[in-house]
Amino acid sequence: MNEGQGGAGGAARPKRADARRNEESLLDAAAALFVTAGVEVPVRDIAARAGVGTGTIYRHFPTRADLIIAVYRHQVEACAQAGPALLETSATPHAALGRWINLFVDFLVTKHGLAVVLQSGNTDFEALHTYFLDRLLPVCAELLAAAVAAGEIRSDIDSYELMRGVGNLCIGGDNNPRYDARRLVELLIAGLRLPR
Amino acid sequence: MNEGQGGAGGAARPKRADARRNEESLLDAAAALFVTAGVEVPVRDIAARAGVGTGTIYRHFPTRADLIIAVYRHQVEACAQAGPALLETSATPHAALGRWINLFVDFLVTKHGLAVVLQSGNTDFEALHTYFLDRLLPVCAELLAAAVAAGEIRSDIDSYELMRGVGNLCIGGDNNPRYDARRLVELLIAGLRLPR
DNA sequence: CCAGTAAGCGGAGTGGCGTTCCGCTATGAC
DNA sequence: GTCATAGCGGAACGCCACTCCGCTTACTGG
Repeated sequence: MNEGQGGAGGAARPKRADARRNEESLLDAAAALFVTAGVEVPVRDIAARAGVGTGTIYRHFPTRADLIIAVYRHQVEACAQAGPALLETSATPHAALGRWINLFVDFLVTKHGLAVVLQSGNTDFEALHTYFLDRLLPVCAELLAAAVAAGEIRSDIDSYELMRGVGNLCIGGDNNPRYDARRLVELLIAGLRLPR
Repeated sequence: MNEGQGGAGGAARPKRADARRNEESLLDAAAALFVTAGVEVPVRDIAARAGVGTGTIYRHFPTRADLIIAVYRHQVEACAQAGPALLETSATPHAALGRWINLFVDFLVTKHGLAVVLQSGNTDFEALHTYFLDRLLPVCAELLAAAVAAGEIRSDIDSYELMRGVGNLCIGGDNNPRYDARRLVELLIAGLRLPR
């Protein structure tokens, strides 16, 4: 991880100091604006707040997806790592699944507009979609498999489908007192339980 | 229904023949393009296919929401009217609810991009959102209430929340063999059932 | 400390899209 | 046939993402 100088082949030079500084500024600016104006805030605004030109933002983050990934990487990573831990510390696999999904939902609903952009099938954000899937799908699959193995839930549900469904339910949850994504996700997870 | 000449007050003149013709063409063009290119197809394209200028489209349908509503009004109406009928012909209220939700889901998933636009909290589409809610929420509420009264489902779920949840689950269901909105909605509805 | 070099910068420019506006045209009344 | 006007079309404008290239600035070797 953290190539820094480009590990493969060993050739590449370290990045120039101003370049590193700008990248940092851009991440800070983006993080701040994502909170107040949502992840679809105009590129110009991000560049302006970071005190750089619009060209610079594209050099560091070719697509908006790249920028979003960079901003949220730590949190996604943390969520992914929480999976196995929850499986060990929870009473049952189904409980662990529920708690892990809650983490994911908490993350999504607090990121203004992220859920929309993550799910729309929008090709511009394919990289974002892929990143989330690569990182979180295996974790979800593991929890799901454990719950199935324990005989707690039905076995005909796919982890991809579940993640997409949960993501979708998180859309539009901010600033709407009448819509509580958490409650609906709970319902969905409850629906997984084997009928008896 | 069908004002035609503007019933209230009785004053207004009938619309000119070319205006009626253009409105018709626009509806046809929009309906066709919505299928192939989604409901967010560029306004210019719709105008072009209808053989009119872009100004004309705005005169007949001031916002995109108005156009979408006009295109799908019949189908939404039919869905709304199916509610009470299902309640009578189904074995239980919960079954009726499930079948009605299925109708709604079938409608949404076959309309490329409609679910996205319906839910995003996007202010441009407020009229669309409102229309769907006005028309379908009472129906949903009735079915929900009947199922609660019959003691089949939990009573802490709001019809608004349910409709939004179902709508959200329908996002991105087209052209994706790995994501079946119907199955997830089924799960959600199953989650409504009282545990026992 | 001083060139020389190229990595990196910025913002003007391009193109797509929604939306408005207004001079012109076709319609329907008389 | 004439006229008032509802209605038309598309040029024009503003907003935004994204590209491109002349200029600036950080690092390198002497």
